[in-house]
Amino acid sequence: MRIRRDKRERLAEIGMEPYPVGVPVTTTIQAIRAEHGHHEPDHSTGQFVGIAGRILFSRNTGKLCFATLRAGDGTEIQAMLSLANVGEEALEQWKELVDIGDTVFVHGEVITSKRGELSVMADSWQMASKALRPLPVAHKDLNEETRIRQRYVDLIMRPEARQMARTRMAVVSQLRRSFEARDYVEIETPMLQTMHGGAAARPFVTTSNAFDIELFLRIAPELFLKRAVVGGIERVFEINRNFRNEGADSTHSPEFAMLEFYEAYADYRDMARTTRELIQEAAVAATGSMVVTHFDGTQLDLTGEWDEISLYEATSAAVGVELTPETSVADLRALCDKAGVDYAPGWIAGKLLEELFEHYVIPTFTGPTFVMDYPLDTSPLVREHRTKPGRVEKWDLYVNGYEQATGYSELVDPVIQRQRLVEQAELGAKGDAEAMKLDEDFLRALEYGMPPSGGVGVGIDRLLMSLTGLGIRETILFPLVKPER
RNA sequence: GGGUCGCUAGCUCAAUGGUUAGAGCUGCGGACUUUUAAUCCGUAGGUUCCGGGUUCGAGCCCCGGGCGACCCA
Repeated sequence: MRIRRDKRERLAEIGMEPYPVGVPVTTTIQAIRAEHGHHEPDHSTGQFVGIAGRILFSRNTGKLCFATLRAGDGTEIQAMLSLANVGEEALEQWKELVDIGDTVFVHGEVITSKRGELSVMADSWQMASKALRPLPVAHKDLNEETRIRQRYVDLIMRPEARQMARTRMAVVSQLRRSFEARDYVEIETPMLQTMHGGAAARPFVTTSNAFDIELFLRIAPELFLKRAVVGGIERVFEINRNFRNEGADSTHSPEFAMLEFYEAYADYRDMARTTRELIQEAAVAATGSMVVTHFDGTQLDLTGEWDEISLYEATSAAVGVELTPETSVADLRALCDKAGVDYAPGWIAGKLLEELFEHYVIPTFTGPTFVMDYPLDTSPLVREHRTKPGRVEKWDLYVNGYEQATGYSELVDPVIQRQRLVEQAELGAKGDAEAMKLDEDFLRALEYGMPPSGGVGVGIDRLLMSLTGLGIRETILFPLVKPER
């Protein structure tokens, strides 16, 4: 650092700005590669360009220097500085003052070297931005903590990190196009809420000084999007951040991006089809194919129709006993004991069944799978199944072994919805911190009449995990980390 | 919340409780006009995450704390 600081001073002494307001670039490295990527070795194009890039490698010989320059899009080109072309002074200054990590400007002719490397043979050079800190060694992976804490360094060093930022945009913009093509309206609903709802999770709590009230960061936008449907926005979606005051691991982050969408006159099967199409369209936009190749080479096939299984039937088959909504808590506990599945004393039947399902059935999934028809008691916002009592019209979509999306035929009957939320409030009174609260304004909205509707939530970060094979802390550019020291 | 593992030079990693904590790359000085992680010669670089303890002696053992990873809940 100290030495590089001195070099910064030296640059000013010789009349070269270490941080100029701009440099006269005439083209991009990518454009040069596209136009001249095919030449034979030792070829001169006669074309003169000005380019800028960060130095990744440099190889200095006595009278000829080489440097690998990279642009922000990851494309690279070699810069060559020879005594004959830049003169003694400029060459000496280059060798003295330029380090790996600096961003430099080079003007010169596009050529290929004797070894065939596409290069710019400089006639002049200029500092574009002096790096005071050295880059890490390029040939070894940075440890994960540094990659996350200093993502800027990770982005410089690792193509996957750069690609992720672009993949996220490709996915999100394709989702918006897909919704636009289906006549959906995008809206934004409150992040700061006076009452949290729409999911089972603990919220972050804050206070409004002006109103002198407690506010919650939203755990889901669901109840507001439904208010919008009541109001006549019959196809509505939102892509935005949710916050849940829970632990972080390879599939959970305290703040995460969520897509929710609702469609009047659709049911959960319609929504499953739309969800599949949206994800397939996003996969093509992000990776070029519905058969997605991860960075580690494994493939995920998203083509065609996806598997669909029944929660109760699949779990029954796995445990060898017919399970129904009437199966007792005692029987389910016995099955959990037998399987070595731990459970808490207060867990209701539906929760125990879902644990058994996760233990036995999820590991058997081979591709994207819709799991159909969940227990009524764990799903307070879903309508009861039209033909299967004790169950609700809900699916969860699993990809790569984790929950990727969930879809409902929405509960729109205000009287039943009130009963369900009252039951939740009673669970909350018993100490379940994740139980839902009774949102009177939401119930009032339902009382004006909400059309029969389907609704879906899709985790955007998890969708990116599916499409890249990377962990959630790679899909989020700047994930929450505990402060250093 | 529980368990396991890790934290040593700018980076990636070594180092039976025992001499002055090492190596590669990076850096610095020198040589070199076609290199691709250039090469060759020389050289510098340390609060071993923090705080206690045991010991003649601690990077290593013990206790507490911090940060992270993985597994489990």
